[in-house]
Amino acid sequence: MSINLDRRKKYTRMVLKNSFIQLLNEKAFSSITVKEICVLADINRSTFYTHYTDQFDLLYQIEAEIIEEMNKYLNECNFVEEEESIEMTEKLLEYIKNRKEICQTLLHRNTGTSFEKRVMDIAREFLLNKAINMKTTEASYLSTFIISGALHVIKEWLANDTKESPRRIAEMISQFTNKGLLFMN
Amino acid sequence: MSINLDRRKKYTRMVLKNSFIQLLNEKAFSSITVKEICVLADINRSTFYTHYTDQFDLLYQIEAEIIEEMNKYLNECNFVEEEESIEMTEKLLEYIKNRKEICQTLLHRNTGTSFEKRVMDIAREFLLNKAINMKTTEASYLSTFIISGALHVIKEWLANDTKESPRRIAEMISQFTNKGLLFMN
DNA sequence: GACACCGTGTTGGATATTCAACAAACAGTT
DNA sequence: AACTGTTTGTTGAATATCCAACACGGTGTC
Repeated sequence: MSINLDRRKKYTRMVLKNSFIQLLNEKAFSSITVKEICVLADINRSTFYTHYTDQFDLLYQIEAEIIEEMNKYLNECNFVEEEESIEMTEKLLEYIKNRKEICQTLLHRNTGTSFEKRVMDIAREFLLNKAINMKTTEASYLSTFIISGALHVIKEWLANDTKESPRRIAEMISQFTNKGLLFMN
Repeated sequence: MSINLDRRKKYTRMVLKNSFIQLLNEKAFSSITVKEICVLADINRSTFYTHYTDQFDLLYQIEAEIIEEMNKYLNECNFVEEEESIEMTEKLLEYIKNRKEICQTLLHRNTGTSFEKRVMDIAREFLLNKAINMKTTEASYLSTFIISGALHVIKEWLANDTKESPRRIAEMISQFTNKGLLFMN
């Protein structure tokens, strides 16, 4: 998205995205029509097609934007040491909290969305990259185990309206990671 | 405002009006520039001039719309008897409550705004027309006394975020009108 | 199968808005 | 008075969006 985008285009995309997200909160993706997106957004349907191919395209672009933003946000940190893992987790959670509505919507969808996978990839890259040697099969499964667990913790956190602080959740995830059930003792 | 107004025009006018009202809440009318209205509204300045002549025109149109809506709202009631005064007052207060933000802004301005006078005219017409014989000088002063008092009650009510119900305020105004200080006994 | 309705993808012309630029007026500073 | 910065009112060309319409496909009803 160019920095010099005409403000009309910006507005149009914004309202189409927001309307689509609102509808996603109310009904299944497969039952959402281009027409109702445009009615809700108060945008002419032909204009929709100058920006997006269809609902899949719209969804994909929304997801891509969030992923790009997330990456950017996380790349703004210059962490150096291994104990930075908890800080990175916190940072990721801050981002998610800031965009909690769209993140909840996208992570909550009941299809095998690529968004969930993309978030897991980011988490894997930023949170575990320096903590686990990825060269063994076990390590690969372990990282999947950990990231999947973390993701579902995040989903629950979102469902609880991000009541706990990002730091608190980051600490919990870190301890679950390091101690597993030993954490309960 | 035609029923078939192009949606782009509708949007443009809406954001210009809302931005102007927001600025009115923050600073004096005389210090508000066309430029900052447009910046806040994210609308090109030349577009402002296709809709409005200047800030005065914008203000005037906003006021005219509110007055027209108010009249319409009040004309939807078919009251028949003299005791309907209290119902009309309530109705007017309902309208004001529904549009409390803009009403408070416009009534709160520290210039001799025509809006205040126009609201007083409406109040005079709907609330007192059947209750006071307007043919004497004293009656004219009396109605001015009553309407002015009522209007300042309304302003105070708005400043208290319309905490009391329109009915409660309507009853109070009615009793102040009918009994003056006897109400305190 | 015929019909009605709905959403879709597309088209062409009209319209509203954008943008950059200009000249002028205004206000503040030296 | 000269200079600087800001806002204003305006202009013309480009652009984005609007609107109505069309043909088509899909669905449901009789």
